[in-house]
Parts: sequence; structure tokens; C-alpha cells
Amino acid sequence: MDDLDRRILNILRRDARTPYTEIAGRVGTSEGTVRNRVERMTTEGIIERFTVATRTGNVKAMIEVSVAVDVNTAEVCDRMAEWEEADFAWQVSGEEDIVLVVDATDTRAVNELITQARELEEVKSTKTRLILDERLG
Amino acid sequence: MDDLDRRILNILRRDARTPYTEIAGRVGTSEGTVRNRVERMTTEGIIERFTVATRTGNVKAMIEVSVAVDVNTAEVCDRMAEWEEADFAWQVSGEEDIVLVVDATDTRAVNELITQARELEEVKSTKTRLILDERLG
DNA sequence: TATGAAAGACTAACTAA
DNA sequence: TTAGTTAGTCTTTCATA
Repeated sequence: MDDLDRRILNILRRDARTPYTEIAGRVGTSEGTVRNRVERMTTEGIIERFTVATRTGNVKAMIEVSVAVDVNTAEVCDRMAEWEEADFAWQVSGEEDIVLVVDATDTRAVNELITQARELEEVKSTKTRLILDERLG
Repeated sequence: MDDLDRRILNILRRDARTPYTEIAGRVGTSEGTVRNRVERMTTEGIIERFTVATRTGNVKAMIEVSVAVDVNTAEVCDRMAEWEEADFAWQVSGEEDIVLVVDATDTRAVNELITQARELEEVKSTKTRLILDERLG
């Protein structure tokens, strides 16, 4: 990871469809170099995936979840990440154990997700924050 | 937003580089339809951007920030989103006002970001959670 | 790094609902 | 009038030297 990698990433983070030739022009190198580096960063896991940032519904929220002590948190996380409206699920340090970020059609749908979480026997409690606005880096 | 849109999005969220022809094959329509719909979803804001999910450093964290009551939270959010290591900044409901998600090279770099946040005169306090693991939806 | 071949995306004209 | 299809053209990527 050098400075050229970082500059390429910054362009891709803002628009992952930018052609290699354009990236090359902007960072002052050749198309082949950009391609090779993007390939390398992908295999090395620096680039986890090419994706789309979406706002499919009107309500985004983070559901902070506490689980019981004897629970396989990673496994619960995995299951939650699979839910239709889930953007991602994090295992985190701090008071709660999991943060689930969801993108739902309305508050009712968020409420259903909270219920769905609370119905899992591994889940002790939840705390929800609505995401009122998002600024991408 | 109908079911076809959702199926296209689900494919793009997992790999935004999937060719239109392949998406068309998998959802049972033509390449042109997929393209038109992706275009429409982009102009409508359902697709916010094509991007890359990265793990540039070893430490991801969420920094929960409280600001003073008379502060323009959106503006602070904007400024934080611009920071080099920032993935995104959310305005949220709940005890704190802003959640800043960062991707840093090490814990020292996270600490520097926390300091940077606390040094803003608008910021009253911060609370940090390390993101121990991430599962994408 | 340069170039040609292959793959993919885009334009525009057409059809159907 | 809007959504979908298709053929032809242009752009981007990729392999090779």
C-alpha cells in the first residue's frame, strides 16, 4: 500500500466505474499499472468488493444488539447480514456486541427487523438509532 | 421499485462489475432492460454510487460523537466525512449525534482521529467502538 | 508500454403494452 | 407514452509481446 494505491482507491471509492485510462491520467501513470494495482488490491483483500451504495427505502437505521455471553457472536452476525434489508453486520467492542445497519422502506419495516432480532434466543436486548443523514467519505 | 429492481440490486451489491448481459440472464430479461433500470435507479438516487468496499488498514472503528446543542450537525458531519480515513459519517438519533466510521492503519491512527474529533470546538464528547468483524449483506 | 482482440456498454430505431 | 428489445457501433479491458 503506497500513495499511488491510495490515490487509485480514493477515485474508485467515489466512482468505481471510472475507466482505468481516466484513473491513469489523473494519477499520472499508465492504464496497465492501474489495472495491475486494482487487481493486486483485490486479491490482497484491500478491495473487498465492487458494490453499489443504495438507498432503497426511506429509513436507514443501526440496530445495536447485545447477545448472551455464551453465544457465537460471529454466527449471529452472519445470519443477520443475510436478512433482506441488511446492509452489513459488525461485531463491535463496547456495551453492545453487534451493530446491524439496515435500509428499510419505512419505520414499520425497521420495527419488524428489531422484532426479528429480539426474537432470536441469543439476543438479550437491542437499541436502535435512526440514521438521519449519511455523508460518504 | 419492483421485484426486478430488487433482484438487480442484490446482484450489484454483491458484485457491481457483473456484466448487464449476465444480470439479464440471471433475472430473465434483456441486457437493455437491466441497463435502463440501473440508469433509472441511479438518477432516482436509489443507487447512490458505484463504489468499492475497502479494508485499507487493520482497524475499523465507529466514533460516536456528541455535539453542542447550537451546532450545525450536518456541517460537522460533512467535514468529518472528508477526513482521509473516513468511510462515512452519519447523523443519528439517540444519545450521540454523529457516528463516524473510519478505516485506519492501526489503533494509533484511530486514536489520532478521536483526538482530531475532540479538538473540534463543536464536539462535546466521543465514544469509540472498534469494529472487530464485518459481514456484508 | 504499446497494440490488437475480445468483452462489454451505449445509441438509436423499433415493437408492444 | 412508457418499458422492453435488438442490432450496430464505440469504449474499455485484457493478453501478449
